[in-house]
Amino acid sequence: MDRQLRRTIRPRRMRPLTERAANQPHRPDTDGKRTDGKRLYRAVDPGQSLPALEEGILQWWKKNRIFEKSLEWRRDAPEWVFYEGPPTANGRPGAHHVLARVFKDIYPRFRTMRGNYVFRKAGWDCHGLPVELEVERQLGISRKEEIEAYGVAAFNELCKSSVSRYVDEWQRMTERIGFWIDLDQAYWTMADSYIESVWSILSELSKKGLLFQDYKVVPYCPRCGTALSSHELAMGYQDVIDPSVFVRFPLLGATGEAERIDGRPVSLLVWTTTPWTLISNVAAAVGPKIPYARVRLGEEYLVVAADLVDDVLGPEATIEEQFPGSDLLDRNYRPPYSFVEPDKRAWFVISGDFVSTDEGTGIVHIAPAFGAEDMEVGRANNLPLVMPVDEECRFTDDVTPYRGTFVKDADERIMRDLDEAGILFRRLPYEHSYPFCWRCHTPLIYYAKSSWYIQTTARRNELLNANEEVNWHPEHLKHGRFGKWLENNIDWSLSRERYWGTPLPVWRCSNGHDRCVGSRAELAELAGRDLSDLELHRPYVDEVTFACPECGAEARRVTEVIDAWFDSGSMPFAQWHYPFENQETWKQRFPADYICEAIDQTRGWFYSLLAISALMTDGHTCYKNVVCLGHILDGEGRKMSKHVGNVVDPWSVLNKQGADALRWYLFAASSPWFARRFSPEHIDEVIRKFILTLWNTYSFYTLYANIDGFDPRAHDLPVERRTLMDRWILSELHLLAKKVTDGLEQYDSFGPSRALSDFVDELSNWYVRRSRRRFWKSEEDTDKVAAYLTLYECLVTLAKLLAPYMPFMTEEIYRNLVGERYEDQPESVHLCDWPVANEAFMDEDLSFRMAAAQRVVNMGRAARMASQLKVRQPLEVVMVATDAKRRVALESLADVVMDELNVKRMEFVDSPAELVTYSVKPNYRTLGPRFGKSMPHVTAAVADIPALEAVKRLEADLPLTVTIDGTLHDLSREDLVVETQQKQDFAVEKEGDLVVGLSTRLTPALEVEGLARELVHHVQNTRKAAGFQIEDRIQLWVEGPEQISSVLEAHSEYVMRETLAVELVGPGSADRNDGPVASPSTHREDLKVNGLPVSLVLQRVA
RNA sequence: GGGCCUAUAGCUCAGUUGGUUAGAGCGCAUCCCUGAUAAGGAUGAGGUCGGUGGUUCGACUCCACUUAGGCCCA
Repeated sequence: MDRQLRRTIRPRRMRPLTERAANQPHRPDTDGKRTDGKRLYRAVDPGQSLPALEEGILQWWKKNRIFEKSLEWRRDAPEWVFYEGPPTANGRPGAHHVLARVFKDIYPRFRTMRGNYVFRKAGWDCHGLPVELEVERQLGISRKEEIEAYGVAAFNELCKSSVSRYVDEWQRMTERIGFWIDLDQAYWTMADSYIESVWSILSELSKKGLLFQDYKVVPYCPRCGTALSSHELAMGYQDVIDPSVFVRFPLLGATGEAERIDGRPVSLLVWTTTPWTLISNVAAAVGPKIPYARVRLGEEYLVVAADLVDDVLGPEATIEEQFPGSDLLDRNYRPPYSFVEPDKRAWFVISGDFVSTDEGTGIVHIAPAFGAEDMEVGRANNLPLVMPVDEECRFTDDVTPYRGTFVKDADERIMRDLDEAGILFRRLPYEHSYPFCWRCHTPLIYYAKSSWYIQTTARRNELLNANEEVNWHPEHLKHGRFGKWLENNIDWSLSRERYWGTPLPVWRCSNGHDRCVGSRAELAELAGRDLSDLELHRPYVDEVTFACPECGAEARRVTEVIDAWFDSGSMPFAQWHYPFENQETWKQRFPADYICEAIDQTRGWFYSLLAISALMTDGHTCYKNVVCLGHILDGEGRKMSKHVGNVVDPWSVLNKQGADALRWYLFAASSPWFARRFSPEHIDEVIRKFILTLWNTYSFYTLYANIDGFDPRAHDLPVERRTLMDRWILSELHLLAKKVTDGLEQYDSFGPSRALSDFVDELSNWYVRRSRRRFWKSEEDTDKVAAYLTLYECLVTLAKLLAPYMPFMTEEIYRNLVGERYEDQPESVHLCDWPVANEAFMDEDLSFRMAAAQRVVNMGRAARMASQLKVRQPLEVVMVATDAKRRVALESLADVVMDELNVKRMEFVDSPAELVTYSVKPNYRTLGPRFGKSMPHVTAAVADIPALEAVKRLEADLPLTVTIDGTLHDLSREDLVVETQQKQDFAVEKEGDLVVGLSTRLTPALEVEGLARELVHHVQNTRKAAGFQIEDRIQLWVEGPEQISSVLEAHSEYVMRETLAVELVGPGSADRNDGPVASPSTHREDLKVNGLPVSLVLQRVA
């Protein structure tokens, strides 16, 4: 080889893959034209950046109004109704918000393709304390007086703009993840029309007698100055350690003097975890049937529940007498405090059903103003309400020593004072979960307040009935968490003493006549003036007054606004401004077929929606199906929250990995109702394992179809005329379509996703890999057409089946393969009818056959592996021992099996024994102790048993009988060790009843053929290294020793065909005048082929 | 204290009405293949299926109890 040539063939390095433009722009509208006029597919870049592709699709959707078209397309189709649960746009959206939003997307997309009209109206939740808090922070204030000083009108204006602050960001996220929802027609719960609908609902409920005002003990946030609803309460429990105290209530005798027995005082022992409420004590409750004991401890008597004597008073206490709680009823005692003079009889023992002996002393301190049960028994026993606490939960001036102190902060001093007064028996720290304000984390105080309620308890059966109409996913919620919640339903605490919310539309006159106003028109009529420009917020509605229709006194609106959950729960009505407008629309779109939120909405939106619709419709649901998602946790399994700072910014994923990957992960990673961990690594995995596999398969098709100028429309090849492999993958495709359809119809995204990823794997790593040669051969025959058509059909159907999951990539695949090519086909995959699974294509027998072939191939590979024989080395025969059914299966796919295993023949044998020999040896561990010195005889006897026969008996679990020293002995399975040896010249794998043996003997002919393959392999690598195109023809020169010459003599045609060589020149040619001419298109490689020195020279043919 | 859910390989998770030898991916180790190649394949190590007891011919699966974690309620 001359030196000049050597210089020219310095191998050109491929550009490292990492240098490929990761953000290469995507140009979906570039069309390729072949010179012969046939239309090409757009070239598919195997290194395509997914986010860039998605951005391109987004623009195309927008430009071509695809979402709008998908709605127009189904305008007259049966409706499938979706309700959007309005997000509170009061903060940045996190990755966990994406979860709910993609689940809100997938089923509407699916239903649209299936043939439904799915109108999707977005919504935003605008009212509520969180918004006020944000504005308070902004203004640097924290008290209601400060808000009033600032001015309610101005304050609410700030609230209004605060709501819209994050809406843009939410909209951007919503669009980017491909959530198709009509953002332009979104409902806003702060809109006057929305508020008016809520008013009309409240007015309806009021007419049904379900709206009432009452004093109730409510969880109250002293900082926010308002009561919390039960669902808000649920959000703020924390485990805390509070002081708990045991306090003496000395019993009084008939004369009012302290009772003494034997000169010793007698006291009730009372336990509480809220020492500050002792100031408001008015009674002590006992269980009338619970046994109590008078116990002597030192120089006093104490009364506690008999069961608790030991726990509370310890072993030194001696029980003096026992009696039922009823004996204590009506006894007077001396209270710990008497700052407030009660207006009714107080400080005596009453009966309480709720008294238990689980903890405490069995005697319960009663302060009606500060406990729900206390309030109840207080009413029942006509107890006074002692309430020495103001709106900020500070003691009033009545309580001289502690006045102005926040009640919980007074605990310590109260306990000290009690101790000094000799009333405190003991104090202990007590760990329990205590509610805190879910927004400001102030400990809540149970506090008697006047508050407005909806009497849901009166309609509990309607709620339960409505729940029966709902399909819950997962199902257990229906009668589990949600059903149980309904059964234990309590009245809906509706009012909030705040500013930014739907004003409670109740006007009250000085004589206490109430009027619940149900519309703007009604209010205008009452007020006798035009109110069409009135904003239905505070302070404007507060300024409207009218003469009470009953008594003529001036009626003013009560000051409260309502729970924001009532707003969002009213959306089935209020989003349409029903009943003032859109009555038909409302009727048509009630109830919803589908809603979806995360589990935290059980007591939130799921409840408020159901409660309002059940009350409004006498017991019917407004949603038929609900998907309830689990929480997203961080990589360590902790809940994502702003406080921990472990919230994943969705944009970090969307910009780097893309929306399809994120969506696929959320749909396919595990059951959506389980909490699951989330980290970017998980997304990378689905990209590698699933998304890129699909992309590569698609890229493979376009690459070869473009080389061949293949047009699926130019061919019509019925399935019966295609190969077994084609019929198999088509069968799998239709089975897949059925599985996906059935799954999505049942709101299961997860099951179908597994089937989809299994299919993509089979398509890529079996069908395409097995069929590669068919695409790549030069003649265009039926076989090749069948392969193209089959792969094309698989890709197009797959794009449709995956469209609801991964709307972007499927759009790209569909557009390139179909949408951009054929005028008569929909332009977008999302405008395609859902694929119908055709039973005629499904062939379970074919699935069985292919599975059998795949199994034999895997076992054959394992056998090769074990005997260190490369797959490139052809072998003579694969022997298979199996049953008749599998034998037929394998015979029909013999070519596949033989090709995969690179063998010349496949043969079948009747018995595994023809492939393996057995030997049976005694197990010394078990037989040794049994036979002792006779073991050599045992060994001899075992050796005499025909091994095959022994194995058959042992496998049937029958004992072997041997004669040892003249006596018969049974040997069990454990007594013998069975070993198998593969027959000489065979590598054998055994799995159950299937045995596969590969002949391992190499003939000279096989060795030469192996070498030929090896040579081809190296030529291919050289082609690739030289940067030749797949279809480039070459001239090939080979230099090497004798063996190479004989390879080229025997297999030149094969080598040329495989390497696309138009000319092959063997060893010695380089010195002759037909040797290669140095040029830029010439490449040389010096290497070892099976240890032989070989030089290759390749030259591209123009 | 009550309700619901979860517990399977080092990690993330499957496991259909109880039925041969409990699977996959990632990671690790060894190797193979490669003109679809940021791939692909094979093999191996790694499991008392949280624990105990029960029902059954047979239990990861059903039942009871129990432990741990999560969520919700009080």
